[in-house]
Amino acid sequence: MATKKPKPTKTSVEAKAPSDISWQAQKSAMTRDRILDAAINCFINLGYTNVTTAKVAQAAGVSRGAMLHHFPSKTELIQAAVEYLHDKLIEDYTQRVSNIPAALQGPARRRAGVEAYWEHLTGDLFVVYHELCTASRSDPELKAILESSQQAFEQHVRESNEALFAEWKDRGERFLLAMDVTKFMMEGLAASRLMTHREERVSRLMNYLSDRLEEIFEEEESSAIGRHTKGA
Amino acid sequence: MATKKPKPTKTSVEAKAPSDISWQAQKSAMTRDRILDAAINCFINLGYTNVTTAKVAQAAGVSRGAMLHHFPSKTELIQAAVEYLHDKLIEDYTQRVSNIPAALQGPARRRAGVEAYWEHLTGDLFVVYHELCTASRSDPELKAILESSQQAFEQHVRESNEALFAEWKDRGERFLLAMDVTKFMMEGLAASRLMTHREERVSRLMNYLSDRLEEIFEEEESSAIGRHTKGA
DNA sequence: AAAAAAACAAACAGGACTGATTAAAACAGG
DNA sequence: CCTGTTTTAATCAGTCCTGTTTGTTTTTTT
Repeated sequence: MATKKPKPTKTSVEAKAPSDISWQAQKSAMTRDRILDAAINCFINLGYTNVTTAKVAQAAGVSRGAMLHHFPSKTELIQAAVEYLHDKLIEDYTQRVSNIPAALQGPARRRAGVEAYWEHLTGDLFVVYHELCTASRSDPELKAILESSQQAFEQHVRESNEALFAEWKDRGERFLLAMDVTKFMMEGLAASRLMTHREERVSRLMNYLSDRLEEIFEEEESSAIGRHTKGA
Repeated sequence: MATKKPKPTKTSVEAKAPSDISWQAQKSAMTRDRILDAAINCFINLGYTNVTTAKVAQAAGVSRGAMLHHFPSKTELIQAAVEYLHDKLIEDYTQRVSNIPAALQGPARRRAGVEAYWEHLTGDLFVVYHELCTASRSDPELKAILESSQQAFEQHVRESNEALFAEWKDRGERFLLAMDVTKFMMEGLAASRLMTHREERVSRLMNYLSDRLEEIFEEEESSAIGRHTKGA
C-alpha cells in the first residue's frame, strides 16, 4: 500500500522484524504508544487525579472509542501507563548517569552521581511517580499496580548504583546505608516544594550529603554505622 | 431552655465566656467543628482526592445544606479544614515533644526528640498533610491555601526545635543544617511506603541520623558544614 | 471481489458531584 | 404569641465521567 509507514518503536512490537509485521499491527502499536505518551503527559500537566479518559484521548489525538479498544477500562490504561513510566524512569536515570564524563574520578565522580540523581528526582517523570505513590495510599488498584513492578524497579536502581559506585559496592551494609541516606534525604527534599529559602537549603544539604557519603566509606568498621553516641 | 447544652470547644467560639454566647451560636460552632473533624477524618480514610462534600456531610452527621450554610463552597471547606489540620499538626508535635521525660538529657534526650518527630511524620495527620502538599502541584487553589499558612507553620516548627534542642539553638547555620538533615531524610523515608526491607532500613537510618546529629555539633567549624572532600 | 476482522468513532445511559434554590425547624427578642 | 433571623434539610439543575452499544472505516483473509 502506498501510504507512508512510520517505523513502530521496539516497546510496542516485540521480537519481530518490521517486514514480518502487518501494517495494521504497526499502526495499532503506534496508536498504543501515542496513548501511553499522552497519558504520561497528562499525569505531568494535570496531575494524576485530574486525568480522565477523555483528556488522554484528546491529548493522544484519538477518539475515546479507539482508546477503549486498546485499553478497555481506565484501570487498564493506568496500569499500562505506570509500567511505561517505570521504563522511562529507568531510562532517564541510566541516561543521566551515562552522561557523567568518564574522566571524572573519585569524589568528583561520586558528587556527579549524586547530582545526577537529584536531577532525576526533580524531573517531571519522578515528580509524577511520587504523586502516584502518594495517591496509592487511598487507591488499592493503583497500589497493586505500583507494587507489581516495585521490586524490578529497585533491582534496576541497585544495579545502576553498583555500577556508578563500583569502588564501594562490596562494602555490604555500608553501601546499603549510603544509598538509603542519599535516596531518602534527597527524595524528602525534592518532595518539599513548599518551603522558605529553598535554594540555600538545597545547596547546603547537597554539600553535606556528598561529604557524608565520602565519610561512610572512609571510616573504619563500627564507626559511621555502628556507634550511636560518642562519649560526651 | 431545658435541653442539654454541651460546652463548645475553644476553637469554635473565641474570646467569650460560655455564658455570654447564645445557645444558637454555641450549637452552630459545634456543628462547624464536627464538619471540620469529619473533613480531616475523610482526608485520612479516603484520601484527599476522594473527599466529596456529600461524604464529609455524612461523616459529620449533617445534611449537605447545613454544611453549605457553614462553608458555601467546597473550596472554603477545604481551606478551613487545612487550617484546622495545621493547628492539629502543631498540637500533635508539641504534645509528643512534651511527652519526652524531663529526666532525659544529652544524646538520649535528643534521640527521643528525633523519635518524636518520626512518630509525628508517620501519624495520620502528617500523612494527610503530605498528600495535600503533593496534590497541590496540580491544584492552584489548594497550593494557595497551603502557602497562606506555610510560613506560620515553619515558624512554629522552628520554635519547637529550638526549645527541644536548646543547647544547640545558638549554633547558627549548623543548627539549620541539622534540622534540615533530620527533616528531609525522615520525610523522604516516611513517604516511601513502597519499598523492600522497610523495618531494617528504617532502623539503620534512624541510628545513623542520631549519630550525625551528635557529630554536627561536636565538630569544629568548617568541618561538617564547610568541607566538601577530604584528602584522598 | 467479497466477507470477516480489527481499528476507530459517535451516541447513549447511568451515576456522581457541586452549587443553587426552596422549604422546614429552631431560636431570639419584643 | 408573633415576627424576624438563623440553622438545618430536601430537592433540583447542570456538568462531568466511565462503560456500553451501535455504526463507520480500514485492513486482512478467503
